[in-house]
Amino acid sequence: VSPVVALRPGVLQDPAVVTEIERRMARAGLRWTRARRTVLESVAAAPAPRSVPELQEAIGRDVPLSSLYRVIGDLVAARILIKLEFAEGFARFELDEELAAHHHHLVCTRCGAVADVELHEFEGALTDAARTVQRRTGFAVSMHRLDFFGVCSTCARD
Amino acid sequence: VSPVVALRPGVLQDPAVVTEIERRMARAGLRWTRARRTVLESVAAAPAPRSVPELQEAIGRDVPLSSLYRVIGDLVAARILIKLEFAEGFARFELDEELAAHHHHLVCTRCGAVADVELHEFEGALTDAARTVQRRTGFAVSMHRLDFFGVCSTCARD
DNA sequence: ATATATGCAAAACTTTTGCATACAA
DNA sequence: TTGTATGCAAAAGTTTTGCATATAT
Repeated sequence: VSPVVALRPGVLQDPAVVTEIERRMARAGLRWTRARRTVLESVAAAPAPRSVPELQEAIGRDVPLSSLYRVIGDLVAARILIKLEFAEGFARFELDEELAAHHHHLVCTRCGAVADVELHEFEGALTDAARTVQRRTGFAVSMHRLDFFGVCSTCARD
Repeated sequence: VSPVVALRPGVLQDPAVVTEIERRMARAGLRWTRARRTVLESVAAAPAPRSVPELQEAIGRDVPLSSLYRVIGDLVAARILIKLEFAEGFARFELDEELAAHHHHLVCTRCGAVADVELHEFEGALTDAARTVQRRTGFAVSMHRLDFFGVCSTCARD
């Protein structure tokens, strides 16, 4: 899929975001290392959730696989990254929504690519839905995820 | 999570559903075997998506692991089951939405349980959102998924 | 100086596959 | 009867972990 909507291209240039990341690192007792900075920059630069092999490819052998997994795990635990799965058999990772922007995913069932979209005009309805769930079932909703599946424009052309 | 909403408890008792399943089996060139019937009944009886270990547990050693995976794979390919992942590191499976009913998921971040909910009153908004995506990005949406994350009522009690 | 992070190698877990046999149509 | 499905064993892919060394604070 072509990156339909690139979300906050330079989040890591935004001092407020960097400050909040540092706050979360500190709260989790994590040190600010080269490997963590590299991984974070790589995830933040991507227009859509990244898989471990994709990050490995982007980063190079600087960060070996096991360290990559460990770094990612730490960043997820610190609530800086979020782990996603799209029934591909492996996980993808993106910046936590409070650090980036709330958005949804377009998953192409033909080529497997994942892109991001923002749908501001529907967030109200989604919030209402969450409240309804909570009232009706007692389940305390803290966040939601809306993904669309279909065929991306690139695949449709062929 | 307590099964918040049990969807069509006896789908496999509904002759129309059974007929449609048989149609899809035939279309995919699949034979009606004991293993497939067993797996299908087990998935259909569950109030929420099931993992392979859960199915193994429910079914017993009648169907060995490799066959279980193969049966599930065949049923997914025949569009009778759908494969889902909730960032748990493994897949879950449920009846295809055309065979059951369109619904959404409640994922407890405390205990990991998954429950189903129907939200009829919001389907219109979701359909509108899908149309908006399509118009704005060229991505041809064929289905959507809405999951809620939070704490189930059981976990909240403790 | 000291506790945390990394790198390497080995392992764990989920899922897939090759091949001989059993079974559905 | 004939091709498909199953069972077993082995393998592949993804992710985790033990332990010695390197590094951030």
